[in-house]
Amino acid sequence: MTTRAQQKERTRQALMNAALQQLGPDRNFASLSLREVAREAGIAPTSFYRHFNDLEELGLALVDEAGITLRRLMRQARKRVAKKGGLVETSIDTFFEYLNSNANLFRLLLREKSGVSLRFRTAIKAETDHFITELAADLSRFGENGGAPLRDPKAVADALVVLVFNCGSEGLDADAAERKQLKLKLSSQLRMVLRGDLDRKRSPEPL
Amino acid sequence: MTTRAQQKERTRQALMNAALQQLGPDRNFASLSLREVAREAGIAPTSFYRHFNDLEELGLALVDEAGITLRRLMRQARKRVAKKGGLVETSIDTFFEYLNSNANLFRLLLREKSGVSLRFRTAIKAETDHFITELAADLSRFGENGGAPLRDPKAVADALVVLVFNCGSEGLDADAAERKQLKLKLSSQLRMVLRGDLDRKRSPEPL
DNA sequence: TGTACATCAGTGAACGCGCGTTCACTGATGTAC
DNA sequence: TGTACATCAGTGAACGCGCGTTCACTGATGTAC
Repeated sequence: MTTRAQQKERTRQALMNAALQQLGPDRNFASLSLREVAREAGIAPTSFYRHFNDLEELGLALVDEAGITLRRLMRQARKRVAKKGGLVETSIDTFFEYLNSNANLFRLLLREKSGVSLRFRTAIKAETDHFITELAADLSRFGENGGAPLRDPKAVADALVVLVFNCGSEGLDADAAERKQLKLKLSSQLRMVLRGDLDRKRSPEPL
Repeated sequence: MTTRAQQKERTRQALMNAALQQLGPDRNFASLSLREVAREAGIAPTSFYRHFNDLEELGLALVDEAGITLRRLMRQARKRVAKKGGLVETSIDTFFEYLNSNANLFRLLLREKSGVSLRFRTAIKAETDHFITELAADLSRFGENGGAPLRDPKAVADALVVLVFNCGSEGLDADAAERKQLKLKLSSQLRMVLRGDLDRKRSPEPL
């Protein structure tokens, strides 16, 4: 790689980091301005166009990055569960660690999932669907390797992800004590879903 | 009520309706402008201040309204379930009807739940907590009246609401066929949660 | 290796735009007597 | 009922601001010979 290309890549990263850093609790992606991001990255506003056509394009690059970190998260959780067991607890712990070190990336996914831009919504939907499919496969495999088999791994995976993400959303604002409560609640809810799908008896009531 | 006060109230409503109408799939609350809302309501921008200190205050009034319609929804669902039975199916149908006639109000709740303004997040959290508490009480009552009792009605109610709201979020963008699929998935997931909490046996695997 | 030319990331001035907010005002509605 | 005064929802001009985008440019890096 030539020097010029390296420098360009560095500036591109600086722009993405600048945008990401601004996405705190009080800042939407939509509330960012091109000038602000460029300023934060240390370049002139006009130079932004050497790297992205507009802010949305930068945002989609961030969503890609978020997808990559999510998949990394899942591999990590899988390894840990294989080593230490405790599917639910270990997964939750891994997820909360992720939340600590990637708060703004997760915030981006969470908010733009129901956000203003159709391209964002579509990209994020694709990422989470991908994630859910992988998780469903994992759950099936887990069932085959000695656990009880699941009836509907896809619906289970979907429910688990929804509950985990929602809990993550509440966890972003929470302090340590509240997080502990959230983890307990989440753990109990994930077990409900897994148990509810496992159980083959009819429920005693026409729900 | 005097004529002047009536007129003021009418204008206030016009402002709230104007804001609500703009909250389509492509518009955040944060993306609204005071001038735009005033224009849509047919008054001068400066007149806005006769009714609200800023847009956020108007938004919080809308959140209040959303809370009221949510509670109305729940009463309606309760009645229908009492008459026709089918707790899960009837509730889902009722919710989707609500979604059709209050799409933008629901969008507001959904988006600002993890949005930019702390006051919004707090207000919406309060509304949903209220909703969850009522649902938990309903579920307990349902258990006492012949159904199997739930172990943890609050966690169950929380999980149910999270799943329903998330499904609603996907349903906003969906066409009729996709909605049918969503309803089926949701129904299966709600049953998992209920069944998972009901079951008193230990799960066959250390989850 | 040296030279002449091409590329292209980054620049700075300039533009028109819609924004939120202030201000002194108007004139219909409401009230006191 | 009539009159004089108070209230106050709505107005229109004006302000300064940060925005996204255009344009012709600079000058270091890269390349062809």
